[in-house]
Amino acid sequence: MPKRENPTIKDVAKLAGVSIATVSRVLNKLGVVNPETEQKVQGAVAKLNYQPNAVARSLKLNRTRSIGVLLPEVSNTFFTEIVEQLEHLLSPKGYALLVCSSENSVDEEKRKLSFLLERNVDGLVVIAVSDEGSHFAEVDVPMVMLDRKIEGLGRDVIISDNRASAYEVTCALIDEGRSRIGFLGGDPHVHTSVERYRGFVDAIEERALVLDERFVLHEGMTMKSGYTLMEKALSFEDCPDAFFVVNDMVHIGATTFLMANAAREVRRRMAFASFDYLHYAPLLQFCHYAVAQPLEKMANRAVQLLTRRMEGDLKDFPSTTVFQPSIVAMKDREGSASNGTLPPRFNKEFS
Amino acid sequence: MPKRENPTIKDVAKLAGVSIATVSRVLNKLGVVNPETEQKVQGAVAKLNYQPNAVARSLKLNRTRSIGVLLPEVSNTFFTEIVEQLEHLLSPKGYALLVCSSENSVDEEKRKLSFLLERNVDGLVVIAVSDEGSHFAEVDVPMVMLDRKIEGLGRDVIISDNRASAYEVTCALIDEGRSRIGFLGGDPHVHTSVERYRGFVDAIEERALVLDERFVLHEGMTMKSGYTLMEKALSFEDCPDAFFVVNDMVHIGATTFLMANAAREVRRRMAFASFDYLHYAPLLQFCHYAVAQPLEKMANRAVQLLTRRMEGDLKDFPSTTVFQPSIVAMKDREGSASNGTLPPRFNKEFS
DNA sequence: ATGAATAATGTAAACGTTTACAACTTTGTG
DNA sequence: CACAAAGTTGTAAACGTTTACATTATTCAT
Repeated sequence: MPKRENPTIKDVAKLAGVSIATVSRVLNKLGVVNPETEQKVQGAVAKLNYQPNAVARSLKLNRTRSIGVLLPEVSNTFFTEIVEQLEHLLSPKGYALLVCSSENSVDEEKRKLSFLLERNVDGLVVIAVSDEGSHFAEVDVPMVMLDRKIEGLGRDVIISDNRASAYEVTCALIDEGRSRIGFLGGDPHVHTSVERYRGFVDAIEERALVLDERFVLHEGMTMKSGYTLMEKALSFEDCPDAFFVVNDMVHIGATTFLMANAAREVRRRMAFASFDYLHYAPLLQFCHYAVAQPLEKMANRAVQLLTRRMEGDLKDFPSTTVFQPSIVAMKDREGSASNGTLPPRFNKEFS
Repeated sequence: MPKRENPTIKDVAKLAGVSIATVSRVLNKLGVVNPETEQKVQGAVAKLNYQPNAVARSLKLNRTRSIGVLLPEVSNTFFTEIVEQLEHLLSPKGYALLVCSSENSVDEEKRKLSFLLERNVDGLVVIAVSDEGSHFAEVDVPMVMLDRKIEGLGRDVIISDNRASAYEVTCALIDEGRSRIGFLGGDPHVHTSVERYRGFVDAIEERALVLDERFVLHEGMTMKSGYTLMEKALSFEDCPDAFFVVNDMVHIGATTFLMANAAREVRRRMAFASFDYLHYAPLLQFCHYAVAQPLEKMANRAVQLLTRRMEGDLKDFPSTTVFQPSIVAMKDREGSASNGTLPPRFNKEFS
């Protein structure tokens, strides 16, 4: 389809026999117009199927009504649940979401950041790639950092209490009677990974358990990594029968390895506690405790802060909001899985 | 942060002691400029940290370099894998993605469509909510329909061969020796669901098996639906030990039910074949055969068609591209899961 | 030296809006 | 009836670019 010329406000004005100023006033309901004139204008608008040109308006008003969303990865359910919420909250307000992936690279993050700024986004929601975030310092539009905190950046931050929740689920494993617990972690430059490790250690120390270095394993936050780390752990005779797993992806990888390679006896006894409780959580058969982050609330808060800053009626210092996740007990699921243990959003429509 | 005034081309011109036309020429490498002048301009650009205003440029050029992406759901891995690809391909070309969710509602789809058109997107990638798509008829920008076809819309269409693949995996189940196979389906208004059902029936008929209506179950394409359909099927004494499952979501739901509620003997024998082979596929323990759609190729083709139409050098009639998915055999995974059976993108970084 | 051709730069209009201000019309008041 | 106030509409500038065209400066052949 060739790009047909759209009617402009001039066309409407001509057809209605008024000036463009009047048309604009009618459309924006600003100032007063004679009801009769309004009728004429509306008629012309309808006849021409006129839609105001958002670009021109943006230029004039210096406001694009678009929000940049910068994520490490697009195809990660944890992130996209957040994007979905953001979209749900912002689109009724007339905002469009410009979604950019930093592809887990700081360089790409920089590029995408300036790409978004060039496009004059009114605000930014950022899930940072790592703790290196100096490029965010000079951003001069309202911006909210979600899920991952970067130190020393004077910005609104919205996170979960990673440390406390990691502590809690580790304790839950201990309370189950597990005394040797391994750790399958992620990138030491990612805020969430670090905090969760701290929480894990908190629990181990508080309960005076030993922390066997052979089973404290760090790599990336990928499935691949979970797979190989689990393989490595299992290569030891005395592999623990419980692990704290830093997130979903590592969890899937580890579970995949176990399903395919571990002896029945090992599988029977294995217990995981981990972060994230997304739609495929019921499939994670070794998961006894999951940390469910309040994604809706977090997105809500992000939108609230962002819109208030954009409207300029929030001049306060940047705030840090820490949400308390809930812990989901999933053990003994055989024969007991009521809908109560199903993840949120279980009945959504899909492809 | 208050929105500080950005420097404009005028500021650059003044600082460099030239006219704005010259600055523009330098920036766009159009026409010829004296190397000396260019130096001055570049210097001024650097000193002011000038970035051209994309909105103004869009207005002048009547081209926004943004692509609208309209999906039924944002938080569905199948869709977001596609979005990720699109982003990866389009962002190097300078395009921004405006991601909109139609939230599985035709009305919302209409709203979001005109929202995107108002913003003068240069092109559209659409995964339609259902077969009712009259509102797409009058779209006057290049547009590609992905994954789901709508009849009678003169548009470029990119789909998988749903019918053939469904036929194939159903045959694979039959070849395994399964003679009674159930069907867990989705919405009859969704193209993919319908086509897959046809393929399933093709196989059943060709092999002269019987199609027991009690086990041909349709509902939504949700996990919830998979859960309840499986429950219903299992309530019969003579429930089949094999099912074709229309997609991932239904598959997860059904698996969840079985894991929690089915007798060991039932679980041991159960076999699924289904569409989609996404990152959590290894967790679907009853899955014997999965249809892996070539998402990268599909996204590639979409971008190719779209960009060529946008650049105007593709005036042909709309084309329909049908890709052949590959079939992944996943049975007997115990003890044999090499990385060969792991889904694509297994080693991606995540939260 | 002259004029034409070429190179380099500037001027100004245009893209489609919004809005301050001016201008005109109507109404109301004394 | 004059004049002010209120109501309604129009004019024109501005937002930050791009680009056709005009202008000026330079080079070169005659």
